[in-house]
Amino acid sequence: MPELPEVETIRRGLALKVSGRRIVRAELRRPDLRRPFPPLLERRLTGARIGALARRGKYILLELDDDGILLLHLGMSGRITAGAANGEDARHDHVVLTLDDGTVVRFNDARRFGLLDYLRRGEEARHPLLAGMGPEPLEPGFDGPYLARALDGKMTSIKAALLDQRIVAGLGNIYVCEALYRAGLSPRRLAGTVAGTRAAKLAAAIRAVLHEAIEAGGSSLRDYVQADGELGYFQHRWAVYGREGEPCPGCTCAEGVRRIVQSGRSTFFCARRQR
DNA sequence: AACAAGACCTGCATGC
DNA sequence: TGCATGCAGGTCTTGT
Repeated sequence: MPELPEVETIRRGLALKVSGRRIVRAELRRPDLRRPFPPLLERRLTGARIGALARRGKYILLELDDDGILLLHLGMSGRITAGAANGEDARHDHVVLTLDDGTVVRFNDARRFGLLDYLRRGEEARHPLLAGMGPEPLEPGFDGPYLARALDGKMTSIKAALLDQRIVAGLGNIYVCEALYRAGLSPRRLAGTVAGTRAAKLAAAIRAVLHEAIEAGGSSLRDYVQADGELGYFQHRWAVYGREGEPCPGCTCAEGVRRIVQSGRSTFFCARRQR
């Protein structure tokens, strides 16, 4: 899935096509994704006018004119397309919205790790999926001192800590690997030892890699396209992710990028440049 | 309480 | 060709 840059890219692309439009038809083609759809979702969506689109971490919040909010998460393989047919296997088009200008919005998710929920405006802070989520890394306030405080005393690895959405919202496996590489920190380092200058450097690296990825339209993976079907291209700029055995940029060590498994997930790093 | 491991799903690449 | 295995952007639940 899409991590923060991909979700942000989708949010922007989708907003251009759906903001201000009315939903004339809502089809739920199965009863659930990762969890059951909320009750009456089909009825709540039908006839609603779509307002602004917001993002919190990896969630998209689609505001509706009846004071409702449609909450979307893409899981690992979720795609949202608006307009032409998405070229995907229609078996996995689980939710299809038709808008008043004829635009068709499809939520396609082969693995079904995604989710949809419905909440009332003002409930965001109390919603179980959103409450407790850490700060937005691109907002003011996400800096070295915050990160050092959040990591203080943590006995898990810095890799695992950064994947924890309560510490910082929106990072996933790719951008955690890339940020740790840029900050020169080993993914195996104890989270609690990241403080002071190290924390400041890490916070800056997280912000920089996310900014650059958003600029590039995200990273295109097997299951990801932007709302208009275009491909992002940040994957060409990955320094370590998916590059096992290759030299990292500007590094002369013979070993190259290593892959290890941490809490069941691949971590890519350079043992020489990351300590 | 904090942490690690397992579970949830499908599709694809690889190797025999 | 067919089959088994391992791997994939996430996070929720279970067990220690």
